[in-house]
Amino acid sequence: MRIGELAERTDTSRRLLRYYEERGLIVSTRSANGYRDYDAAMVDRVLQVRGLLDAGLPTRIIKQVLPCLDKPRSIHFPDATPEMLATLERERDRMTERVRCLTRNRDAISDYLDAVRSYVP
Amino acid sequence: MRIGELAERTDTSRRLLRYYEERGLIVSTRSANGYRDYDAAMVDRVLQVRGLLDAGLPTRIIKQVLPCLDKPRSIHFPDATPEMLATLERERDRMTERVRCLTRNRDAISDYLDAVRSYVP
DNA sequence: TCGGACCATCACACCTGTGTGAAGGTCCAC
DNA sequence: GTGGACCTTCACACAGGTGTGATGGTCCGA
Repeated sequence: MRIGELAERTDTSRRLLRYYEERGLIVSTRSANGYRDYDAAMVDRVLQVRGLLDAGLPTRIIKQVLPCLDKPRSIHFPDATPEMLATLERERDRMTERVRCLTRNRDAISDYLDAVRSYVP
Repeated sequence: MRIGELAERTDTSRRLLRYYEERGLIVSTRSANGYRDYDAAMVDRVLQVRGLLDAGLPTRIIKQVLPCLDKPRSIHFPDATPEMLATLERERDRMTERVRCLTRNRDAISDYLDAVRSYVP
């Protein structure tokens, strides 16, 4: 598919898709005319990237993390340098911390909403 | 305590503490000489703000959300405008989504790390 | 009373993720 | 073959969170 369709299917601007590519988060082949051509699986990939971005990870980290999240994992074992593993561990811990903080505050908001709704009955 | 101590105790630059204040996320009283003076409880507050920031919420939203997270909640019930409640619900849902995405990807990273570690035994 | 550590405000600058628009090529339907 | 819809690259712009440095005041110990 071309960039327009991918943009529509992922609710992402063309501009951003090009930006993600420039950052190495997604790849594309080129048609004879120079147009980008995407695999159907790219939809999920873009969604995943956007999720991670929205979750607060910078593109720099996402780029490092993505290969480990791909399906046939064993292929990537040889790529694992010690620094990379350290980065992953650090990032995993930060993510855990984020989840904790996020959950705690979301629950507080939730409780607040519940309390407000059951107020003045 | 003064800004330097708070900065040290929260591992946050003085610059940022002033920025958070400018954004209305934290408050300070002033000593006679103009120095900012903080309550001991401010340490937790700053940590909470940083957590939310790191979790991806912009200061604008954090400012709205914080009052609901304070202890004597009942005080804030009258403040709850419908728009504010809507904002909170939206934000709560976004946080839930973030938690899901973050957890999913963190688990994937975790699995990857486990797999790598038990490789070539 | 001097030096240094702390504080204040203000301004400029950076990075990152985005938007927007210009200038131009490709393709297809009329 | 012309118009419109799509694509390309490039560049400037912006907002938000942050760093840094200038300039100057306050306080305290040697």
